[in-house]
Amino acid sequence: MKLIDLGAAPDVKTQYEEFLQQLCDQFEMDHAAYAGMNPAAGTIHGHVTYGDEWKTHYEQQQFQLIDPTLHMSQRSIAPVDWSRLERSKDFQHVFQDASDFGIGDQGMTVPVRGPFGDIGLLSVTRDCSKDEWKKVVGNVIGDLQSMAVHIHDSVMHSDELSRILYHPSLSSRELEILQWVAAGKSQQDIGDILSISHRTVEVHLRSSREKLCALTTPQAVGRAIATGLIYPS
Amino acid sequence: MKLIDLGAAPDVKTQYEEFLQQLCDQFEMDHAAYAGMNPAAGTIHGHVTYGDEWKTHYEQQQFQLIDPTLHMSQRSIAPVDWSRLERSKDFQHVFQDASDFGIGDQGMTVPVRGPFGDIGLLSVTRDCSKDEWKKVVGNVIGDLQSMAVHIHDSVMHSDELSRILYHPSLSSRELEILQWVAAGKSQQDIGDILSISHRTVEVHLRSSREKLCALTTPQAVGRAIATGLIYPS
DNA sequence: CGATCACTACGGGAATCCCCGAATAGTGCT
DNA sequence: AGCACTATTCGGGGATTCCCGTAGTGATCG
Repeated sequence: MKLIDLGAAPDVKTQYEEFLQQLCDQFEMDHAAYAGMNPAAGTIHGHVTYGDEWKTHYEQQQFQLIDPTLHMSQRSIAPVDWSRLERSKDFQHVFQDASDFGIGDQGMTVPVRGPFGDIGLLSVTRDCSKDEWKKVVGNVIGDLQSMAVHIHDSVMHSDELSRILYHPSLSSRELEILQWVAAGKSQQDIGDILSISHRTVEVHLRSSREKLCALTTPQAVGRAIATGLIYPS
Repeated sequence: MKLIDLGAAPDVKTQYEEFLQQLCDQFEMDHAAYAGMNPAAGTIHGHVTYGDEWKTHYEQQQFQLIDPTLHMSQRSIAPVDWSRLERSKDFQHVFQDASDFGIGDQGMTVPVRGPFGDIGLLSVTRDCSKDEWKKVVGNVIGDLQSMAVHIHDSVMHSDELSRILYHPSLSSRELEILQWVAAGKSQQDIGDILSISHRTVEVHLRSSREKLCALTTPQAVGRAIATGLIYPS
């Protein structure tokens, strides 16, 4: 299995899409799509082999907000076969439109996560019967997993600089206290743990809120976790 | 962190270790090991095919604190080949001892992450030459990736708290209110927005906290964002 | 059909958090 | 040295959140 060095590509965007196209050819898929979310930098990388019509329609309809394949795979560890998705209203909406644009309904999404809360989703589709799909997928599931990891690794490393630059600089004390807050401790508890006044704890918390541009502590914790500054517990 | 002793459930323990053993046989490896950490549930799961001598020595020496294979792969997206690890003092220490216990120095660790900050590390080793190792790994890297995902998925879903967190059932009102809280609104604000009493808002929040096993609202928001129930804003 | 449970809704009062002001110590720049 | 800036520490008091009790509605079940 050959892997293209995605980082060394002169035209990165084209290179990614060529990579996805080769992936389709190799694994007998109609289309492939990658969506990478980096909450730290507030960026989303998207690369697809779909036609421009579907891309435009998808964007105009804001399907990324309701797309069940994205929702479900964001919460899953294992790959998500689209046939197992709940037949919700959103599902009908997106898949009906996709079908109108000639996109087959057999597909799956492989989620990959990095250490900073970043998520990569590699989706592949093929227009065929259920039995044929099962057979094809069974043969390439492992390679797909590797491909997903490889793409996400590349994208995240190419975006590493922006991530670092975007990171707010919370002091060690602020991070320490925010981590305890996320762990469910009260300000008094934290003061006892760190052997300082609960008033001081509150000052650090206020400072953290300001740096994260958050109005409340829950919002600050949410942002800190989304950006990988602290870990959920 | 509580250490879950899967030995308490003989069938489960046997199941996982048998699985790892089969994995070794199938992929021509000497040993396989899985370590899974769920910071949310505060639990660690471990399964290995190593002999009892090495297991005991590893635990007594507290190698999990300095093991470079764990350290490096916790920060990586892609699999980490042990040959690329920095030759630090800790590396010498652990690998010298491992060698004394008859464990080959060719190996790699595949990291897998879930949406809740949980990490699974699947390591495999084989006593052979570098060239032979490269050849073997090249053939099975994709399948190893799938195996790692499969094990981590199984383990995380078998853990009670993890199961609760992975399959939360917040009511629509609870989600709605939690989303507003994550957006930095106060209970009074939310009450005004939804045209209900701020007391009622608090009840839904309390209910959300209970369902997410969170002690405080910031913790609940952190978990909800980490699980993708709501979105950071 | 009665019992039970989940969801939604409200209020009183205690506990906690948050805004204000204030002080000290370290760091970097002029 | 003087100045500006940040990190860290603390207390008072108002604002907010949290715990307890109560209650109506609808769904499920024996």
